[in-house]
Amino acid sequence: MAGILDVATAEFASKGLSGARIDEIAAATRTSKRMIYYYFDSKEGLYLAVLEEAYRRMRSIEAELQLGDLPPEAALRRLVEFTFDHHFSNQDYIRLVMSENMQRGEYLAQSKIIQELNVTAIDAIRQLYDRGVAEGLFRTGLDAIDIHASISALTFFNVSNQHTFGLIFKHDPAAEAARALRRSNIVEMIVRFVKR
Amino acid sequence: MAGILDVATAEFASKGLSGARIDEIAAATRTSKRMIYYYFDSKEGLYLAVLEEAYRRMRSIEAELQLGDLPPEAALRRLVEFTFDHHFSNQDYIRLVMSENMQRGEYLAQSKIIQELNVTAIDAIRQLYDRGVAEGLFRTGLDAIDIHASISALTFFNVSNQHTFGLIFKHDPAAEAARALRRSNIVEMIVRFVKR
DNA sequence: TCAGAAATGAACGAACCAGTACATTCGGTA
DNA sequence: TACCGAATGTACTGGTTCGTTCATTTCTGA
Repeated sequence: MAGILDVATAEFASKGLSGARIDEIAAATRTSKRMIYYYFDSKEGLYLAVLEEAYRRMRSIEAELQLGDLPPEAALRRLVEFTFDHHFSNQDYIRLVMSENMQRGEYLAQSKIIQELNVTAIDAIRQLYDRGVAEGLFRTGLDAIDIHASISALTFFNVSNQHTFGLIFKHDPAAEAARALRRSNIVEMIVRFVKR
Repeated sequence: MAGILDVATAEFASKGLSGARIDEIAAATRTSKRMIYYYFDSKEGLYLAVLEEAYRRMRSIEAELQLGDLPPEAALRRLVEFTFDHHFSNQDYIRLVMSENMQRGEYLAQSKIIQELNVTAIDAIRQLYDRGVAEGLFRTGLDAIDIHASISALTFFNVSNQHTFGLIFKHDPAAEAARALRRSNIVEMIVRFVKR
């Protein structure tokens, strides 16, 4: 059953909800289509399970960051770098989120998980930001949600729009260098926005 | 035939390539499915035509900006504001680009139009940036492509990920205010990144 | 050991959907 | 008018795809 979820994750991430084929998922599993319906009832049910699992995984990884141990600016840099790297190495997750936005979020609306995830991420930023303000390093009046939105936007887009943006980063050294540059520019942009 | 393209644009933007239904497009047109195949050969042909038309429209609107008439910082602000507003009021275009990224850009790869569009946008930024550097306002060593990437990312994401980000901006006054704030923060972020 | 529940396999059905066959009409041109 | 290609309508087809049916096996706990 975990096997089904893994295969389905890859399939839905690759082709979206309407593009995915239950028969193909079944064929790639050690079990049969019958089992998919036995456990998940419907294509939508499977899609929702995949989505929730992806979010759950994301949250648990994100929780590993120990930002409280670092001074504010270093913590902010670490958060952005982590997010950039994480999005890059979890493109299935990115594509699932893209797909869900194409569905106008109707499936995620059925579960409470996203809100929780966003709240967690935003709380981490808020604490870090408040510390920075208290130390006189960061300017006042900023909103943690807004900072989170900017970090997400810059790092997410880098993966999500790679094809239409001509940024197809293969794994050759040149592309690797370009990505490293983009990464440090994004960090710089966020830090400059927050510092006074 | 222009009618077919309009209807198809809405349908593909709404449901993506695999989610769209030729029969539904035909039903919403004054003509018939037979005509769609007569003019566009296949579902993919129609999708490609829709995509190219959307990009063409985008480029022609973008060309209207007369950034050369403004001092560098004002020009940069205007460019970002324009992009933000344009993306917000052309959500079909955003969704088509999202859809195309889900297809890994395989259809846009067949036409030269995107590259041209990106080149145009990047040239505008380069000119503006060079002027700013010459005047001692902007710091040196930045890449126009990178600035373009940041502007696109921040403005695109705001629309593309509205559903999973909980930023569903209905047209009530509160959401309107939040959007205005987000807009000015994005402008601020770009400007701070570029200025010395 | 045995009853009932959980899990599974193979094949099928019914709807759906891209694309087509065939027949017909329209519009311009010689 | 006679002709020809462009344009159009209707009905169909062949393949696909979600979901189900029915029969069977495997597990679990008393």
